[in-house]
Amino acid sequence: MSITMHDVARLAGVSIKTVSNVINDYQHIRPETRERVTAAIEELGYRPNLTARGLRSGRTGVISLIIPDLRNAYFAELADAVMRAADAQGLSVIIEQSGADREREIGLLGGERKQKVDGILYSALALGEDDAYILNDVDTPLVLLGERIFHGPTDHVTMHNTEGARAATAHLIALGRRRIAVVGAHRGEVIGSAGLRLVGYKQALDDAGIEYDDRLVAEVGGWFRSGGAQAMRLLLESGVEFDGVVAFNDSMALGAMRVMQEAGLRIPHDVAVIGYDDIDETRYTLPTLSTIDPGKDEIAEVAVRFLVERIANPGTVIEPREHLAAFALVERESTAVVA
Amino acid sequence: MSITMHDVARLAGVSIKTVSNVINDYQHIRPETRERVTAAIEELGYRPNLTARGLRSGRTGVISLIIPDLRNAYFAELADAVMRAADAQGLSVIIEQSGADREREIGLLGGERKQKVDGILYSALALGEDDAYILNDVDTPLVLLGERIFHGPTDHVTMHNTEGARAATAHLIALGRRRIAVVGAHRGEVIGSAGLRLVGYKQALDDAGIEYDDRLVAEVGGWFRSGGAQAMRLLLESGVEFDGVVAFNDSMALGAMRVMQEAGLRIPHDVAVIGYDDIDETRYTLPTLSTIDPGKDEIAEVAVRFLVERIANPGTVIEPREHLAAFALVERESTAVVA
DNA sequence: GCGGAGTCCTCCAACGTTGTAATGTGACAA
DNA sequence: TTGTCACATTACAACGTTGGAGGACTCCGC
Repeated sequence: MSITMHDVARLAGVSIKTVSNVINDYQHIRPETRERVTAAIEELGYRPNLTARGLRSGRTGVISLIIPDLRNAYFAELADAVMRAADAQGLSVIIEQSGADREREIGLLGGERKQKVDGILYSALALGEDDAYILNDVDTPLVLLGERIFHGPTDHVTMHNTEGARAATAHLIALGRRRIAVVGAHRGEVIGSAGLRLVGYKQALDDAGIEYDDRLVAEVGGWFRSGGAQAMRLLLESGVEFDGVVAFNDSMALGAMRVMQEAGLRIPHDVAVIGYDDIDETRYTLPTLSTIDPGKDEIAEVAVRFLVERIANPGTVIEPREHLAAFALVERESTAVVA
Repeated sequence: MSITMHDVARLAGVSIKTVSNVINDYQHIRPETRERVTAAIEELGYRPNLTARGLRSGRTGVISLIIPDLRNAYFAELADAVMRAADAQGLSVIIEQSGADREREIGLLGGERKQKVDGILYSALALGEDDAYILNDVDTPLVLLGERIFHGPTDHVTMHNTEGARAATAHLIALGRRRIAVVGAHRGEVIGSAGLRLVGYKQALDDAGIEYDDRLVAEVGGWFRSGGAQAMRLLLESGVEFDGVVAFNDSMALGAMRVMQEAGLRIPHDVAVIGYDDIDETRYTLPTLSTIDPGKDEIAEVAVRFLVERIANPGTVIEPREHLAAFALVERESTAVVA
């Protein structure tokens, strides 16, 4: 079948363990022996069997990334960033989609699948604070992403939701806009991206002495383009006036922009628009979309690093850590200054 | 540590092999024994160790999907479809990004990574026909996707590129358009999406008795939004007249649309536009984009099926198969009939 | 009550690797 | 000469599972 250590050992005239030692850079090996072994490895084209190594060591070299949906640009880009970060650590990534379904999100933590994996990056969308206890039952190292659960029992890497939304809103205010609509609220939600970002929006209004007007705040179920479009339709029908829009993600911003354009509104002339996430697409729409870059690369890099640390030190108890990535305001055409 | 078959065996008062037999649905087990074992499994919360099983059986239950870039919507959606299809077969998917870099595309076939995986779905973008021999050296079951290599030594699942482009072009002609520009050509390319789709374009012109005009055909390097935008800028600058655009993928179509709109052209009134791929986004742009649905789900489903068959029958020689997914014309606003 | 044909279950040996402990080999000091 | 020590290598047993061979038991017909 395939070449094993035994074959290499036989060819090099040493024991199988010596081959293992050479491969694992054991200190005490005569240079000559080492050379003979590496030559044999070369000649036979030997590759260590990762499954066997995994069985022996209990590691697989694979981590899983659980996300709601890869078709969502934000998560596709996050996955991309995670894969690059994992690659740098010599890890492979299995992606699992939960479809933002609570049952499935919980199920993915328990299933057999978990066995294939040294650790989990867990980006839940349907889970709530009350579900935090579930994370206790997971024996696999786990790093939580997103903003559904705070101060849970695991490491947590997320973004400056409130501050980002505040900066976005402040940016519109600085342009002179006073009637700023929100697309993507979840009324009553305290945490979660929607809750946190709404707080930031209110803070920015407060800072500028602008009164909060509930009629300007549009709820959206799923944060897709269609939701943004639908919310904007309702806003327009309601007759409430506005000259700025803060959308809680870019997809909704784009959906809303489409509806406004259909209705004959000019962006940014009549309405300035800003999104959140800095997905690639925002660079190419008409107009290009101003947005908040939440620091995806940093999130991925730190999350993988946390996970690797936990994987490398199985026994050790590490206090749950929290990391908030730096964000940045990205100014594009949709919030350009108009004459 | 964790619970093994030994624990279950001890609790159920049977041998470890009997536990294995129960789990693997071996025929001859007394119902009573089976019950005792399953009860023990239940009680202990036993899960088979997949690594050990993998070592014994030589299977890992993981396949890898090699694609250029997850940030590209087409590949993200393809990955999504593949993961669903794999899930249905109880397989996990490791995604590897090649960045459309030839070296890396080749390297990914050789690396240690391959060991973690029962089979490979291989969507190359930089490889050429001359590289087909590389596929011979791969001992892992492999199914090729895309259109860089035809009649290679492996199964191949792809789409009706030529027919799709022909239908797209014919659709514009049916609308009365006669000066139809192309965005995304690669001059001199015979196969590859660009080459095949250009053939379809020409066929449709031929069918309608329209003469091919080289000035209408815009080359694009990478098939991104920016490329489509750039190509359209050049087309407009060149002064050549056109009333229709066939873009060889949706991203380029959107980039081109953006430039046309900036230039004051109305879509579909002045120029009708059709893309290729049916990425989700096309449903939400302004105007919504007509396109060719290449049958991503079918591609994913068939590719996984082919791969699973090869994995299940290691010794057997199966003649390389070719599968072309059915495509569909999706009519949206960008090719609506105008008064 | 014995042979034979099931049926049910167990024992042993793998799969390919690595950790542990032990063994072998010189060199050098006592 | 012997003991000690550092280095270099090896034997063996795991990791948790499954395939194969075979053993024990039951049931049947004669």
